[in-house]
Amino acid sequence: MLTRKQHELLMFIHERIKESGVSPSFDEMKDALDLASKSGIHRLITALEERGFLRRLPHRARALEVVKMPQQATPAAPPKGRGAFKPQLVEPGDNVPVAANDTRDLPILGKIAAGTPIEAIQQERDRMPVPESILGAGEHFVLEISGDSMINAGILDGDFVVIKRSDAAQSGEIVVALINGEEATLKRLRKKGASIALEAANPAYETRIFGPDQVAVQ
Amino acid sequence: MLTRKQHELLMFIHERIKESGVSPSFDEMKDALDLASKSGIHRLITALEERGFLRRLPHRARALEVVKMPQQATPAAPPKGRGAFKPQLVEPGDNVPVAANDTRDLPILGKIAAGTPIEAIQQERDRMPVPESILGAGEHFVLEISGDSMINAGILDGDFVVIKRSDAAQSGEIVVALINGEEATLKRLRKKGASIALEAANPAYETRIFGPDQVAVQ
DNA sequence: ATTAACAGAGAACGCCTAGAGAACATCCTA
DNA sequence: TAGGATGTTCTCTAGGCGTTCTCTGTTAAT
Repeated sequence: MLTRKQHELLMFIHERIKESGVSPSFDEMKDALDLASKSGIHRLITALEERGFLRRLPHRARALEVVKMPQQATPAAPPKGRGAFKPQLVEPGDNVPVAANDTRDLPILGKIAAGTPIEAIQQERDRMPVPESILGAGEHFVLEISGDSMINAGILDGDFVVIKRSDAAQSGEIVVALINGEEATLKRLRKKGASIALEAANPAYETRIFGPDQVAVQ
Repeated sequence: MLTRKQHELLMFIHERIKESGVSPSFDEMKDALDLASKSGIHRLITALEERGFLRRLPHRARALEVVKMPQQATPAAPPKGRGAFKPQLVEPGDNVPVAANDTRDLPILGKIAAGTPIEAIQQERDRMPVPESILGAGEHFVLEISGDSMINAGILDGDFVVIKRSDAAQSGEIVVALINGEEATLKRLRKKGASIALEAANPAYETRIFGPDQVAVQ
């Protein structure tokens, strides 16, 4: 499925993400593969993406995600960082074409939106089966979305999102944030110096900025 | 099922991929099988692909993938009736078929967008498990979305959509429409009298109106 | 609001390798 | 002995990859 170079690059990216949690930049990759220019890297990335091994956010720096590894080579743990963390849509189906037949029953903890008190999302309301293939390691749960504040990220009113429980997040990731200990909301996280911005994916909503101790990531 | 040579080649490819993660080139295979020319390999590969053991990206170097391995121990006649043998990525030791739990493996038939020729979405490219819970009765398949014309319906570029095969649709439903027998596209359907409007869920795209015989719902 | 620095996108050129496929010769088994 | 599996030779075209340059989008600094 892969050529030597493609394989080499994929391994390098995978290593880097595993070690540092961040995908390497084009320049770093070009050095690693001993090339003189980034554009060769660009081509390799495109090929890897075409073959379904990588996923990339266009025009975003270091926005690579290893989707699968070559057959039985290194069954390494699923990628950390922005990859496994992104909430995935269940509705029209938004996940990765990896073959695996297992499902896990995840608890649906409730609805979430700006203003929802945290207590409302604590207890199990129902369960739904989710294919293992869209889950990484770790503990996951499901929330139903209320409101349209993330509409431009493809998250609509009534959708169910699969969320991985974690206590750290990187800038740019979509997180469930707990504000001042009471208000739970799903927003995109941006760190600006010491403060934290929570921005909605809908121009009708404003970005709100908080001090570092006001926000807790779930 | 396989001839001696085909079996030999399949084993070799499998070995190579397992060891190096890179599939061998035609030249390497020809050396391994002690042939004088690549074109014999070409024929064998084609045969293996036909029989469903290999998957290949046409016109791409080293783009081979072993889809399944021959079942060694079948002293009696191989069971024929199990046509739905799932091609799955073969993990090291695991070769367990029969996933009788609550997912169904649906074929991914390709990408779809305005302008995609229908031929491009005819053959199975991969499979993905989908929980029964989001499927109804009937035949389903999966398409990958290319383009952002349905962005306001929560269907983004790169998403996978689960589609139920049907030949009738109601106004307001989102359908895969075949226009003039060649162009396949995912749009919201509106019937206006005798004519049919296909509207995108993105203000940047125009609604197109067709006569009733120009559009076929898939 | 501008600007500067950086990263990614991608066109273009050239070289070499790789895959596709036609044509024809064996060889073996039903 | 016919047809299928194989071997072989050759040709044609496209892909893979290294390189240089240019352009554009993102982000942080002024």
